Amino acid sequence: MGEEVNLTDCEYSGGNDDRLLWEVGLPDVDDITPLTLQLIPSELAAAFRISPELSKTMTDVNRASQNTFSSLQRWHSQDMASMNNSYLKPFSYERTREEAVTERDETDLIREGSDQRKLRRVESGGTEEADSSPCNENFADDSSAKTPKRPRLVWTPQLHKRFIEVVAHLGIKGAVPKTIMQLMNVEGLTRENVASHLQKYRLYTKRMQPNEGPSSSDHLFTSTPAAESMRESSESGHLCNTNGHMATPTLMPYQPQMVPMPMMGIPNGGHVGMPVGYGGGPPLGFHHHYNMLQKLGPARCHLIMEESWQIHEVLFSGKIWDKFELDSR
DNA sequence: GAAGCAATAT
DNA sequence: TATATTGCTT
Repeated sequence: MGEEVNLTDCEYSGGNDDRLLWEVGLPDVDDITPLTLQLIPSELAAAFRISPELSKTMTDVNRASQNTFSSLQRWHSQDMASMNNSYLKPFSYERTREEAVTERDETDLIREGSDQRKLRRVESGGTEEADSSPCNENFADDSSAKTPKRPRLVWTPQLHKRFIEVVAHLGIKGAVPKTIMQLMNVEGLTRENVASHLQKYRLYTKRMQPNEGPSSSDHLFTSTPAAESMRESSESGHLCNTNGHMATPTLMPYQPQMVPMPMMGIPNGGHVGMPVGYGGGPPLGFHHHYNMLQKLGPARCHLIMEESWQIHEVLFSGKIWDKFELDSR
């Protein structure tokens, strides 16, 4: 596929030059293998006993593209919705990239925290005999009603951002797991998840007390607004302003390097000083990206998106999506 | 029951 | 290394 990306070649050069890394790193339209093409020759597949791929028709490709489009659009609108400072709007962390990779039964993700704890106790206490086998550690056998172990939560930038917002909003006194969980309003998020994250977060803020710099493991929380506000509040003792209300959380963008995400040289995901995935206007190189997507068409765009997370970022941050959707109809 | 914390497990 | 779990105290 395309040339190996050289990071040093791809840094944003500033000024009016809107060439961005991913333009350099992306293959040309002609370099892209159509999805309709079989990637493994039949001889090779036979030699390695690989069951032959079902050949994809254009219908398959188009369907897959549409699925990707619609899921991305859903995802995009969720991100946009979460931008509106609405703590109470539902937010599905399941739709993150990590979740797409480790996606499991969604019904398992919406158990309430206390239920999960009860369930865990049942699993470890009430059915000890069944659990004595390591094979049963994570998954129940088909005959029982037990559900698979809940997949580990990944604190994505979006999720962490919401956590930060809520904690900053609640202040140091009110920021307790249950309240945070409720205000975050994230489907599937448990009190335990929040408590664990909060515990770690507090350790970080403690370490960030004066005279103590962050340790090497603190990158997750570095420069978060809540870290600032927690520090300030712990110094001043409260987060209330003079009229007795909670101080408005300073929703400063947190640094995207908190959670490693490949940005391929696009500064902060395309916007200096903006969080990953949130746009403050067309990103640099917008028109070129847009034209390129138009040239590619949905099928090929789909292929790229399967392989390039960075393009997701560009699409979202640049709000290219809506325009592209309209024009491609 | 919930929170907070430390230790430990995964 | 990040997150979950556990056990204990408050």
